[in-house]
Amino acid sequence: MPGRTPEPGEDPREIPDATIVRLPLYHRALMALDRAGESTVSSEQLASIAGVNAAKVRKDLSYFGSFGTRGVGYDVPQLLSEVRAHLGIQRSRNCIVVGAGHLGTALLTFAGFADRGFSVVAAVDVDPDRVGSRIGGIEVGHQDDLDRLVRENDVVIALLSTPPEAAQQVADDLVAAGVRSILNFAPTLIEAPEEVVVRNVDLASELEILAFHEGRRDNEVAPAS
Amino acid sequence: MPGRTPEPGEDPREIPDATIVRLPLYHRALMALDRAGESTVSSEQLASIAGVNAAKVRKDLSYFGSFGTRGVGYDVPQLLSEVRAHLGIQRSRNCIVVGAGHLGTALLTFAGFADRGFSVVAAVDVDPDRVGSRIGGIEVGHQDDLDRLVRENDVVIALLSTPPEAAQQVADDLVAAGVRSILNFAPTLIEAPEEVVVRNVDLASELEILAFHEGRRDNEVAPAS
DNA sequence: CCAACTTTGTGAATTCTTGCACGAGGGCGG
DNA sequence: CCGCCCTCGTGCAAGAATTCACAAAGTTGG
Repeated sequence: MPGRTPEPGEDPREIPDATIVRLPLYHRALMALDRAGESTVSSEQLASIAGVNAAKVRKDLSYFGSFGTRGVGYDVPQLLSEVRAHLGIQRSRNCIVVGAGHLGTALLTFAGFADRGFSVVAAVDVDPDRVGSRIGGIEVGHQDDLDRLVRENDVVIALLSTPPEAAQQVADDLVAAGVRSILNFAPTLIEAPEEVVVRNVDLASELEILAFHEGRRDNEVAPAS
Repeated sequence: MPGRTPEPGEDPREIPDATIVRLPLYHRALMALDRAGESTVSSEQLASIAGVNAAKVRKDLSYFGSFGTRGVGYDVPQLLSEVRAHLGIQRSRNCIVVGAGHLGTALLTFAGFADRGFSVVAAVDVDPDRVGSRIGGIEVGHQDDLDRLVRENDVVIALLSTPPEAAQQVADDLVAAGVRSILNFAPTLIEAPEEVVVRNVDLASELEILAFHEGRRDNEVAPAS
């Protein structure tokens, strides 16, 4: 979906999109194993922790070389570091939260980002009641300071949690400020230049997908008259 | 991923997974068109609003029959109703929020669910400070009342926003109470019987996927020593 | 040092998804 | 009423992703 440029000789080993979305699962699983003091893990174990199957794990990991030892499995710290390297999170990446409503607040106070290689360093909003307040240790700036905050803090990723009406304008501002990746929580399509990667998280859409499966169980789908 | 039972003659028209995840996009787009008073829409227009291509739109919609008129396009209200029917949200579905932290609060106050066919009717937490408070018009109950709240309110979908350590236990309780779909925000795998559909939204994972693409631009990936 | 055992890495087969390209059908202007 | 034009619906081919299944490679116990 994020139109990869299909350069002919781009990289020795081209990692498929489907694999990329699974890397975070492996990352999570490996962190848990490492914390538990496990020094090696087999593809079978890793698969069961990540919730996928073993063949897929091996194929996925094979895209960045051979790191397993046959008969034993993978070295946990080494594989962890390898996965981190490929995810580009060896050093932490700075993020900004745009829109400090309830969702923005949740994002600002979410404890789980630091471990995973992200650091929320700034936030902005337009509401005067929110601007100036501190949420999760971050002072909420005004929307107008977005450009400055992005540049001063070396922000590369934005978490966009504004109402949908404001999303496109905010996205444009973010791109102009130099942000290169946007995680969009607003339930609307946002346009951005090709080199900016946008991912969408639409909570209502997720629920609808669940509802689809519910519907399948309830009954035969009753088509609209 | 939610292992569809591959029954031989299960249903007249089997809708592919890839299509299912796009239905919510069409739903969103059609609601916008309907609100704007558009009475018809072509696959081309719909595609551009939803952010996909026209051929895909036509193929996707064709899975539930022929509703377009050649030369004109699709009738917006009719198609909207058709999409709703297939998504199983003709009548609203009741949801419970489990874990009323910042994220749970965001979910409880999120305005966008009602339109899309969902109604959050209950919430629970374990923290005595939160139990009894009202958030977004819902009174937060105690975790121990989960079973009762689910049954009394005819809840079929749960939004799981507890810390990861508690997630599996909560999921078990939800399943025991009769919940059939879980949207899991906790960054951990949760196990559930096959007939219960679980979808995962891991915010850190989403960021990691963005970081992957960042990394690709920064430089050549530097493999771990 | 050898044999038995374990687990990786990967070709090949299969299944799923996408996208093209075009025929079929329906509206609309003349 | 006829012919042109537009857009759907879909067969087919190309491309991805998944899964299988097995040889290769390393470990461990005797």
